[in-house]
Amino acid sequence: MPPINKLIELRLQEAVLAVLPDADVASVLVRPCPDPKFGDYQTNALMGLAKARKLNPRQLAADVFARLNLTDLCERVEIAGAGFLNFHIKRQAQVAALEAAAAGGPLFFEPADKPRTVVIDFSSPNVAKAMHVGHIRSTILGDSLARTLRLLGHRVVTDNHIGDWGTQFGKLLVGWKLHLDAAALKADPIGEMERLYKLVNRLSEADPAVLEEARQELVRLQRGDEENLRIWREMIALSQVQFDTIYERLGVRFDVTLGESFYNPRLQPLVQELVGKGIAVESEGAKVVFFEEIPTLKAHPALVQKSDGAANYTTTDLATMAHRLETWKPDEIVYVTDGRQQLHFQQIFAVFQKWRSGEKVRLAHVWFGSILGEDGKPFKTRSGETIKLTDLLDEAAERALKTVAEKNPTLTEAEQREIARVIGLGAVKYSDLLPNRQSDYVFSWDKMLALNGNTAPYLQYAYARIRSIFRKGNVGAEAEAAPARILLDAPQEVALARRLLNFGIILEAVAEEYRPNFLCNYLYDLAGDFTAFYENCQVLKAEPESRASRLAICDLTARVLKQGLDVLGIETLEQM
RNA sequence: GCGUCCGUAGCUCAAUUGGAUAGAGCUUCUGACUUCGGAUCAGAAGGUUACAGGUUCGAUUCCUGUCGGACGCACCA
Repeated sequence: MPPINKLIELRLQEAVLAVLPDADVASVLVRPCPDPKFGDYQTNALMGLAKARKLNPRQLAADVFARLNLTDLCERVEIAGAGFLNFHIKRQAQVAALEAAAAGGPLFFEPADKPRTVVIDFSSPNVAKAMHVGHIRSTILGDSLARTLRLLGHRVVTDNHIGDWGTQFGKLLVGWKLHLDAAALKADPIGEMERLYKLVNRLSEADPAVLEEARQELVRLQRGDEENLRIWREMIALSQVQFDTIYERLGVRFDVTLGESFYNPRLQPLVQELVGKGIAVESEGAKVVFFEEIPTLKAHPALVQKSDGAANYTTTDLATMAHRLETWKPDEIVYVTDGRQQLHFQQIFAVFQKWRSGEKVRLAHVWFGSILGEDGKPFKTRSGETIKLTDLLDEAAERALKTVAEKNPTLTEAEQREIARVIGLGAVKYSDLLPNRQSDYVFSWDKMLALNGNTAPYLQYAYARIRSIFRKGNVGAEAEAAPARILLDAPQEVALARRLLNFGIILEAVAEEYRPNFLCNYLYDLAGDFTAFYENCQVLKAEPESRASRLAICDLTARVLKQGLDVLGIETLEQM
C-alpha cells in the first residue's frame, strides 16, 4: 500500500481537477503539519491556486472539500485559516501502515513510479596530490545523494572525474626526471610527488629556464612522447591507489572513473563543431562563446580554446557531457562542487543549450560552501597547510577512541577501536551533511563528536540504545517484533508513529532538492521522539500485548534510523 | 566596477512549492536516577530574522534600495 500522504494527495488532486479541470495539480502536495494540533497532514496548495485565478481561497477549499472522500483514511478533514485543508488520519490507518512495515513491507517509502537515470559527478581529486579537506564535502554529499536516489529506485551512475591532465604535469615531469627520490616514492608516493611539485615550483620562480623546461616537458607529454607518457601513467596509477584507499575507508563507491585525459581526443572536433555551427567565434586569438541574450553572462563569455590552440576545462566538461549522454542517456546530470564554480557551470550549461538544444537532460550544479576554521577563515592547519583527508579521519577516530575508552572501559581494545572508527567517521560525515549545503560552516571537533545535540554520535547512540533493549530482553528483533499487533495509546507512541510514517516524504525531498540535511534533521527529530517514548513507555516490563507492540515500534524506529544513516553513508553500532 | 551567495538568540546552525505561534544544540539557571544504556531527559531564560521600503490574506523566504561579509569575473582547473 502506498504511504498515506500519497493516497491523500492522489485523491486531493482528483478533487482539484474536478473543480478546476485545467489546473496543474503537480504542485498540489500534501505535507506533514508543522504543528500536530492542526492534524497529521495539510495542504496549502489551494491558496496558491486561488491566488493565481483570483478566486476566494476559502471558497475554493470548500469546493474541493465537497469533492473529497477520505472517510476510509481520515477521521476528519477541516478547512482552516486562509484556506488550508487539514487531514486528521484515522488511528487505524496509521496502525495498518506500521503493521505492514513491521510485517516486512516497505519502510515508509516506495520506489519512484518513474525511475530516472542520474549521472552524479563528484569528488574529482587530482593526480599527484593528497586528497584534502577540500574534497570532503563533494565526496560526502555526492555519495549521500547517490545513495538516496538509489534507495528510491533510480538508476545512478557515479562518475569520478579525476584531474589527470593539465599544466601541472610539466613541473611534475621536470621534478620526476631530475629530483626523484626512489625510496621516498616507494614509501609515500603522494608525499614524494607533492614534494617534487613544490620543489620545481620554487625553482622555476627563481629561474625562468626551469619554467621553460617544464613547458617543454608539458608539450612533449601532449605530443605523446613515450617516456613522458610512461611517467604520467605511473603518477596516475600511484594516485589511484591512494584514492581507492580513502574511498574504501569512507565507504564511497564509483561506478566509473574517467580522468580528464580520457576526453582529449574529443576536444578538437568539439571546438571545430562549435565554430562550424557559429556558436564559438574567434576573439583575441581564442575561440569564444558569447552570451548576448543572457544578462548575467553577457560580460562573461566562455573560452573553449586558448589562443595557443589548446582546449581548457570548459571544453573538457562539454566533451564529458556529450560522452555521458551517449553512454547512459541520463535524465539528469548532477555536479557536486563548491560554490566558487557557479559561473563556470552557468557557462557550460548555457553553451550546452546552444549546442544541443534538443536535449531534455536536466543539468544541476549542486554547490556547497566552504569549511572554515574556528577563526572564520578557510580551514587549515596551524602552519597554514591544507589538512589531509587521512589525517582528518585519523584524528576523528582518535578523539572518538578517548571517549569510548572512558565511557566503556570494559570493552576490549579491538572493540573500542572499531566503535571509535565508526563514530569518528560518522561524526565527520554528519557534520558535513547537517548544515544547509550552501552555507559555509565552522569545523569543530567538539561539536561534531558531542553526544548531545544534532550529531552522528547522538543518533548512533539512539540506535544502540534500542538494540540494547532487544539484547536485554533477549528477543531477536525479527522473531518477536514482526508479527505484533501495534497499539498506539500513549501520546509519545502516537508522535513517534507519525514521524516514522513521514520517512518517505523526507527521502523524496532530499532527492528533489539535493539536500541531505533534510534527512539529518528528520533523524534527529525521530531520535527525539523515540527518547520521549523511551522515557515514558516501559517496553520490556509492559503487559504482553503492549510489550509486543512496543518492541515492534522500537524495531521500526531502529530500522528507519539505520536506513536513514545508511543513506547518509553512516554506519550504526549494536553497542557503543 | 559587475555578478553570485550570505546576514536569524551571547555562540554554532535549522526553518519542506511564500503558510498558521521563527526552532535546535552549546552556554547560564532550576529540576529528574530502588525502572529497558544518566553517553539521558524535563523546565526556564534568550529574537524588531542587518536596516528601510514594496508585493501579498500571509514574507526569514519574492522585488527595490542601503549597510556589512564571503566568493567569482576570457587563455589555471
